[in-house]
Amino acid sequence: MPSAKSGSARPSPALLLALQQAWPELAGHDEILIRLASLGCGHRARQGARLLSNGVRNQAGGLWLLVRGKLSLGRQDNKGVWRQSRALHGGQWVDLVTAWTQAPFPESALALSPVVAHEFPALPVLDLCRQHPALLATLLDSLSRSACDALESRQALATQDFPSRLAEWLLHEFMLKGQGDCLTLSQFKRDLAAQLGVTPETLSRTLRQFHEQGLIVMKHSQLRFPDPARLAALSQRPHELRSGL
Amino acid sequence: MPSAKSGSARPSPALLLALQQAWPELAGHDEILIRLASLGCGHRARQGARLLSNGVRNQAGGLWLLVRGKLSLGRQDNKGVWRQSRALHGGQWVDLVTAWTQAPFPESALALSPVVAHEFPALPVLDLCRQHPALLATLLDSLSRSACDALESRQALATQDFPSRLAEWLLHEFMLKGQGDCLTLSQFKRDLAAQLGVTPETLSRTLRQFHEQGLIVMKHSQLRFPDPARLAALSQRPHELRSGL
DNA sequence: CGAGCCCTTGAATTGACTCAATGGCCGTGG
DNA sequence: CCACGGCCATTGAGTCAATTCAAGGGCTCG
Repeated sequence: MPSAKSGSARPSPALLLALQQAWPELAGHDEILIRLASLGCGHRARQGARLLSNGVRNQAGGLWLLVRGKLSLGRQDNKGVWRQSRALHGGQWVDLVTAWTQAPFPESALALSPVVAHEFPALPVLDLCRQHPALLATLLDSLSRSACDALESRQALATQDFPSRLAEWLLHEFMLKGQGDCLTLSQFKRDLAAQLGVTPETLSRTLRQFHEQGLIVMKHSQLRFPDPARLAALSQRPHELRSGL
Repeated sequence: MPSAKSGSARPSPALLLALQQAWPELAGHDEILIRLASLGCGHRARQGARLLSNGVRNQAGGLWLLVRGKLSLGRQDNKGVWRQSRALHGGQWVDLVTAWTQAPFPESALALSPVVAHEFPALPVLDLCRQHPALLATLLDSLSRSACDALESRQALATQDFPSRLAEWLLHEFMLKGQGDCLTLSQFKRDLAAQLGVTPETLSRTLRQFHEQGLIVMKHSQLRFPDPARLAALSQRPHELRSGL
């Protein structure tokens, strides 16, 4: 039950900042961002609260932007256990999708910390899009990207074994967030495992295998990649177990 | 290597029909459809040809509509075997996504029959969207829907066992295409299995289990559902094997 | 009639899971 | 300062769902 604040004439700097982070493509277009930020209303939620509920149609849903705090996207499985599919922090879109379609959003959002989110109503955003092609292009880009990501990860889940998927994820994450030759995991391994669709035990064992084969060097949540090429090969080809090498 | 025909002033009836099927939401708006249909160009491809290749960026890609023929969407796994993720027929969108983003389309399209497709270039479509809110709304709806579908199926793959997924798929398909109390499978079971992320053997065995438990009646590719409620329960809860019931 | 394809069935294998126990890290409070 | 509890991560042993491999049934078409 998040509380709502009505929209104000002068948008908050925090909201503007979050928008800039979420849509860096609109860097030059401050006017669009400011007009966007004056739409809709903010929501606050306590730690542990639900922002969206999968399946439930919140009528007249809009675009949800996470302004501050941490969110876990996922759903409860049939035993009631929370299964995270990814984690979000401030400056990322929570949901660009429910605004445009009747289809129920397939995931829920759980607040991992006190959270400030902003909801942009669909129709005014649509109007703004018609006036500003750059905004429309950015929106389409974001939507398409999320569709691609979901397809990609669905495909990977269906056809690749876990070592391959993990290798791929590690390299991808390293490209995005790596510092020098070192990658620091920003979440619990438990959550990473859920994201990749396995149990924490399996993740742990597979990381150890990689370590034993000299593919990674692991110290707590710090990872190094001495041999990215071999890791990349592994993400293509299924993982034949060559423990003695 | 599909051959291209340049766009003509008078759009072909087949193209218009396909557009109407793909976007039934635009039923009343013949003007939009006609203007849309006058954009872009048609492509023909022989059976066995590739229309899109995953990963490869076809520069300036547009929106691809399947006008006539059958397409298999999927990709080759690491052994070179084709793994279909879904099948398309005339009047369905092949790709609404690559036009808007740099992200590579995660799947390829393989022609299962001689195929006629139409490519709508991104920029003119964008212009048309700005003039016609209904078109924009429809486009956003389709994009959002495909993102939702992909997320949903990714989630199902990660968390539900196969009997649950199959039960859910059967019921869903029955809602969409069922005639009376009977559903006719429109594709090879082999392909259905691939779509659901299992081998044909597993699909066959699971269908037999359902049959033995009185959940379905199966005669070749004709299915009947004597007890939809129990099937629905199964799609929620994991499948405890009660063979003698 | 035989070849080819799709589907089914069985037996053996395996990748990932569950369950249970242990090890490390940290904050709290005696 | 150390003892304790709590939480996350790791490890091992046993289990199970789904796969692979191999063989056969049924259908269609030349």
